[in-house]
Amino acid sequence: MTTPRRELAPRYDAASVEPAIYERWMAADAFRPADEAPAGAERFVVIQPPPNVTGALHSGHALTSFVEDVMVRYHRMRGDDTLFLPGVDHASIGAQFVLDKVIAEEGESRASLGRERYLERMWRFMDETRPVIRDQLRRLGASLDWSRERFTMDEGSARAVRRAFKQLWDAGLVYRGEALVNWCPRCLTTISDLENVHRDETGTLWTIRYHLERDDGTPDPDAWISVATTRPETLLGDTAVAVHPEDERFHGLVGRHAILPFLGRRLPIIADEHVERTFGTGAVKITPAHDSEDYEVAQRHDLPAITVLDDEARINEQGGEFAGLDRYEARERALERLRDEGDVEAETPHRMVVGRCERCGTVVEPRLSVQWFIRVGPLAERTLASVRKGRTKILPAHFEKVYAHWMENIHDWAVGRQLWWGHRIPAWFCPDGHVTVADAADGPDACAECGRPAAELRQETDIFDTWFSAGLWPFSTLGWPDETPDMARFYPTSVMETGYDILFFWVARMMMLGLFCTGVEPFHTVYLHGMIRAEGGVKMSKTKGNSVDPLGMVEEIGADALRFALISSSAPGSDQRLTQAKLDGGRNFTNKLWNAARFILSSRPQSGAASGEPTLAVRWMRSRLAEATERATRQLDALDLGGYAATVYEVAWSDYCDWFLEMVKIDLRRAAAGEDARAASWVAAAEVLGGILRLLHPLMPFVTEEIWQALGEAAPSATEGEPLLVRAAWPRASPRDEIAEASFDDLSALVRAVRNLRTEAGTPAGAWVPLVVDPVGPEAVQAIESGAAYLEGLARVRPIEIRNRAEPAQLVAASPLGAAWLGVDAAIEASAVQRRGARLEEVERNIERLRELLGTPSFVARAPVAVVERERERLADLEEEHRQLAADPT
RNA sequence: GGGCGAUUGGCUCAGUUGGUUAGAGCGCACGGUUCACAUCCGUGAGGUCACUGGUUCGAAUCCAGUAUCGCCCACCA
Repeated sequence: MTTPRRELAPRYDAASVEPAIYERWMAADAFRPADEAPAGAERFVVIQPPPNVTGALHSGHALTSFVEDVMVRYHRMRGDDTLFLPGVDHASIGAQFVLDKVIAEEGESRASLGRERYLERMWRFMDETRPVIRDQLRRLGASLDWSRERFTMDEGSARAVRRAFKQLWDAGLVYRGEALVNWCPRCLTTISDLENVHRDETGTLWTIRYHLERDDGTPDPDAWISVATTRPETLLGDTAVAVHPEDERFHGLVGRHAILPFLGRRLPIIADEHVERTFGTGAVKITPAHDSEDYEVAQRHDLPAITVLDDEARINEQGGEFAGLDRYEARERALERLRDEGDVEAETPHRMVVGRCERCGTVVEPRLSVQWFIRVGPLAERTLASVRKGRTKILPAHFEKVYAHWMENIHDWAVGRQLWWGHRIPAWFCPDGHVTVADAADGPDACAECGRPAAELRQETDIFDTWFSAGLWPFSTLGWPDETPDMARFYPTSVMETGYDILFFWVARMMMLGLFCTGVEPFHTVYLHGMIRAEGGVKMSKTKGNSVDPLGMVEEIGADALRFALISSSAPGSDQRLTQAKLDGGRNFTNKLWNAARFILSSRPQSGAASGEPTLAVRWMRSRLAEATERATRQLDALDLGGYAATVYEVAWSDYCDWFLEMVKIDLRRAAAGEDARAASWVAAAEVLGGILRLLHPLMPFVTEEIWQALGEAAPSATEGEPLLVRAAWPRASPRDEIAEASFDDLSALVRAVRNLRTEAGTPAGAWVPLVVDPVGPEAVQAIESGAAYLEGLARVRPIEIRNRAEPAQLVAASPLGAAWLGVDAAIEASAVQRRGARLEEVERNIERLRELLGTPSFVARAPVAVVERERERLADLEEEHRQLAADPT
């Protein structure tokens, strides 16, 4: 044996070590699946949810990539045919929002650049931001196959988009029609219902008089119908006034007309069920072009819809004297005029729901326009069946209900966006109004209906909603629509991991489009992680300044520490608070591991053939490792990552460091054992460390890899000659050693009892004190004798005397091996005696309770035998403890 | 207006298909220069599991209701 060449630095330096390790993994091509799937291997495929190309990663992204990476690394170690595919999303509206701000600083704007130059600028911007994200993901440790990196705006995605749309068109699931859509007057585009976020706000409810029409067609100054509205400016687009059919207050009015202020339009007074009699005045102004509810009323009553607002929400030429005014200016102006006329009856503060653009916060304007729609009904039904039949599982399961409810009430999807950055809709109009949808890269040859040549066709200028290309992500990334080898080998994928906040935005669309395009569910499991909140439970946001920058944390405490902090307190679907204490916990654990490894590497015996019977410490530790392996495996298979983190934390810190290493130190110093035995203990300790590193690797890849390499040089058997941990095999659980565990449990209980006594007696921590144990039986004598060295070292007692208690001992503690007391003449502290008395009382209470329970016929008769048996044993143990504590020593 | 989730020691959270003595980390108290680690070690205090009722031999766990908080969905102008 030789001394290890590599020594671990006194302190783990994440910032300098981690990038180098990632490089090593990349150099070894460790994240790329083998050219061919290993025979008989299971498949595990995760397509990374593509972060927005323009954004920096936040803690949500960090959590996503950690959760995925833990799963992926585990399956890779299992030998599964594993793929973890990276990519970014072009985020059309989001990217334009960001770029607009960037170019504004350069004195430019969308208008000043024009579509073509704007898009060029966008591509350049992408080139700047993409490497940032790539680098950040590497710093987080995400083991992505970079050779397969994709982008939702690359040519592969473009082809998939065209093909998918063409297929939907051919299947009759695409239509173009006029409808009221959500319009953002600032972003100048349609947005989806989901991007229109509703909030309670306090506005004003105005009651306004519409004068009734007299026989001569003029407004009657003395007769009116009062309507309540929160948006007076929209009255310019009114085409009716509605009341409830059974509202007798208005009986004489239905069928008559009111005269619209300012414009003098005749408004029929109609009866419609949707009017709430108790709200406002019971009469509603109907503005079909600017209110979705009114639009439906208009449909029922065949009323015209008059658009009075332009793209930027200014009053258009339909607005008479108000034309050109912003909607809010127009509101004020109209109200002023109405007040002058005495036609504003009331204005009261009013709680109402306001829809705002998720991106920019502008109040969304319902707007009548011609749009592309996807008929999602049939698609939604199929995905409902998938989830109901369990072909796709959603974690946590209660989101399946949420998903189903949404799917059952889904509206057709307006997929067109009036933006520039994105996939242009592959539809062409011919001068005769025919529409041709084509999936060829260079468009159709001719009009599909009349055969006019391509040169006469004009392509739609609208682009697709970002979520359309994102909806194709699980298979467009694998080569669809071509039948590529990757498509055959990796599709359908395994787990789709993302935040529950985009269940509808994204997951639902992947499900619908995946089933439609490929005929199968794109993944078998949807794992929804929760949101990360700041210390007080509030949402993290940059503006509040309470967000944790994951890359900053990585720089400070290392990716592993951050991974541990986030994963250990994550459960699917539930939010977590990221606190400094958790981050410290992660850092401390990394440090602990590092130091345990340093100890192993520095404590190697210089000689010895490593042979002989394993010591109790070794046997026990191996058994603990076996148990942890079995449990961690089960937890990872069940996607219980928090549980897995707890398991490995406990075995590494509590079992390995706190108990095992302390015992191994004793083994390594025990001269009597001989050199070979000492060497054997050390090798065993190194091997167990190797096992722990394997278990920990998916969670903390960097620090474990770094230790692994040093460990491999010092103890090849610990790494089985595998130079890279990332490639090592996931451990198989060996059988437990029940005997060793039981012996250890007895011994450690005695150690604890003695430590307890020492503290109570106020024995100086470093002092060696005599111990006397009154054994419970011959086996106990045996156990104490064989464990004497451990007992001495762990409890710092010497000498140890085993004999029956002959004299009164106040400072006595019970243990499975027998009553123990310290041979100290030191004054017995009153508190210690009190403590023992309290324990004694507790024991007596429990004995009484158990006797009663076991004396209850219904319990003995109806409870399972095992439960009854366990209670009997528990009672016996308590009785023994009672005997030890209370025994009269005469 | 519907729906969902949460409520466990000071804080953050675990708690497997109900099994009797509810765990962990942090914090706290006390003691520690034991040759891996003070980013550490040892010992300890601290909880009638939000409330009420029910089912059961047995409930933090299952059922019903109540309260508080949070989230999602929804067309009362």
